[in-house]
Amino acid sequence: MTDKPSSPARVSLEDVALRSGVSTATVSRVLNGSTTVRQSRREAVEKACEELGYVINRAARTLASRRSMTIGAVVPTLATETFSRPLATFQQKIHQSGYTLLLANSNFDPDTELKEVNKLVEYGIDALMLVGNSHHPRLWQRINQQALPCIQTFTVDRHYPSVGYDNEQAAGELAAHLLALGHKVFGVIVGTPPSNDRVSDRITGTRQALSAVGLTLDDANLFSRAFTMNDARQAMFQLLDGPNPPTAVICGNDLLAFGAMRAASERYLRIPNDISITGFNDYEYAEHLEHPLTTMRVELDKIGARAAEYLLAALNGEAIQRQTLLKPELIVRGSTGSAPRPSR
Amino acid sequence: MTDKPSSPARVSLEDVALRSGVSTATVSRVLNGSTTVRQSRREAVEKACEELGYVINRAARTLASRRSMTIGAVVPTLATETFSRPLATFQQKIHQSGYTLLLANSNFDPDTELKEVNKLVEYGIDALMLVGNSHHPRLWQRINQQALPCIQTFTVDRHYPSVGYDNEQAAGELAAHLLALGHKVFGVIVGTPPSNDRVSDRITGTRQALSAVGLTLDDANLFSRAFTMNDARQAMFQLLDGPNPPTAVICGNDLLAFGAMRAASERYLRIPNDISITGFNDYEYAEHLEHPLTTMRVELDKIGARAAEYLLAALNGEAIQRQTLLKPELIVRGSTGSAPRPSR
DNA sequence: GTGAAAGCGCTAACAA
DNA sequence: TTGTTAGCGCTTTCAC
Repeated sequence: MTDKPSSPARVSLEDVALRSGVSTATVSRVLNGSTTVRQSRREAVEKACEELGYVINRAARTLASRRSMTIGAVVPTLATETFSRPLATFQQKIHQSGYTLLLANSNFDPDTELKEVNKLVEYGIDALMLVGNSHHPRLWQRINQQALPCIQTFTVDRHYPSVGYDNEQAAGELAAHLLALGHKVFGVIVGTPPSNDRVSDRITGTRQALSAVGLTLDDANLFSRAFTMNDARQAMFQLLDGPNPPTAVICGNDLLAFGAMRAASERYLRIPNDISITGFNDYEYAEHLEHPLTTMRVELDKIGARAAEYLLAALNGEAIQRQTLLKPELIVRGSTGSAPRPSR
Repeated sequence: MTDKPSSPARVSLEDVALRSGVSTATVSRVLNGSTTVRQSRREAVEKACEELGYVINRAARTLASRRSMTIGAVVPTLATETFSRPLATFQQKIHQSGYTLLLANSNFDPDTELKEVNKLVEYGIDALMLVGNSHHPRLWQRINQQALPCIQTFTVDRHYPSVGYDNEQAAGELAAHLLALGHKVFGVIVGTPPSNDRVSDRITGTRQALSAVGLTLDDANLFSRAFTMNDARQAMFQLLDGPNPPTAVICGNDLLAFGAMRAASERYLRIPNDISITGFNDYEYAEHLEHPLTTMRVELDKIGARAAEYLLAALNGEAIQRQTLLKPELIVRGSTGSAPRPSR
């Protein structure tokens, strides 16, 4: 309809130069903290910036300098501590080195992940953080084409830089704990498609531990689309109503375990007398639940810190170890106990 | 040390033009979905893009078009559903209109908030979402200087666009519920400095409800720096050990209420017989806690949706209502009950 | 130390 | 329908 109410033409670097009586080159030098500018001029420039309310235009800077000073990260979701916590650390670390975080979600979908990475590349990110090692086939192609420093988190990968732990081994430890308690029938509730590398590794680890003692995991006892607490609760009901109700249920994270425990309680099952349930990650509330949760403690902050460390080193051309292996710790609490007598 | 291993000069729009035998203008038209390009040329351009692995340079586009197609948001933290949930909706909505979210955290600090907003402006955001209405004095100055469409969330504000609810009234309702149950001594555990507008409104609301019946809130019973579950737990211990132990404790959100309940249980207090505890927001797990939580349900998704709606309309120059008032709903569950007899 | 000037890769008149 | 061309606001040689 009408014209914008005289939006006062945005202040540019040239305006600052004019006002402070120096060249644009000198203003640029001051802005970038060059030490070769005479004190008096520096102050004049700073004064002019202040008076004019100057805000640098990063698009122009990025275009001219061919560095954006941003780092991209694509995580499945922020709706869980699993990713929000390491990301907070990551963000803080890169911030200290003057970088800004550009964040995107994949929703556990490789196609979406690829799209988001492409977008981040469009924005000119200088480096990239990913989760897991199972991506769209064209993802690494793009990253390599752009010669983009990149690290994968929550995984170990022989080919590409990574920081994480061995999901297979972690799952094995958890299964071993339950097997030692005499459990024979297992259930699994996880929150990502089995195509997901971390989850499939965990399932493999569980299966291996079982088969080592002559047991198997019934496919009917494997639920893999539970994201919320309530999803897990419903999955648990299905397990309990299924053909082969388990006495031990392994959940993908502590929130899912919380939901599973609720379902068990609603069915008047006693924890851990009638049923044992395990989580993963050791969220803050895990020890405070009605039935304190047996879980694997993962150093979430360290994942974020190490990822940042690696990328910053890579950006500076410093040599740094490409793979970092963390070791989760089994925390045994009240949600697991001896298998019930095979009464009925 | 050594040169970068021949990073293959980034493919530019000009490369695409050369390869497909058209001008850069035509390539740009194709990229921007102009309908005035002959089909054959369009296809040639698309083919060339594909073959060359072309990725647009958004810095250049932003500089030339003077629109970044990004929208900024500054929230206190992502570590709580309170902000991560509306943000997810917000993100989704603006995405549908072709905008990208640029996200920043303020950590509840106005200075940090101002810094982050400045940075977002540097990135050339086309619009901005904020939380609350108590900001650094220079914040609105900057926003207005840039003529930036902006909306405040979780608050109602007569002067600026906003979407939220009346914190004072919500707190009043909660207090009224507890007063009706006969409680006389109150405690408050919140997670933001009292300088915070939402929190101070809530405290005001609580105090008003109390004074209306001749009661007061003991300053010693007000804790305002509890962010994590454990913080709330410690705060609760202090309340219980303090000079004026409350029979009703009002918590800033459901997580804090969870922590407070734990502390009460650890002191062998029965909920709600010995002590009543309330939350805020009605997180998914609130009804599933050992003591199902009495809380205020807030339409978190709607906050994000409406914020997006407003900004998109503003960007299109459409007229749209500037203020939106939501109405939280009191959800009464098992964590609150009649005040204990004044026995001891 | 400082300035002049040539781009960075794209969009948007304007002309054809 | 398409091409030419002049910037967008900054950084960065290269002289001085």
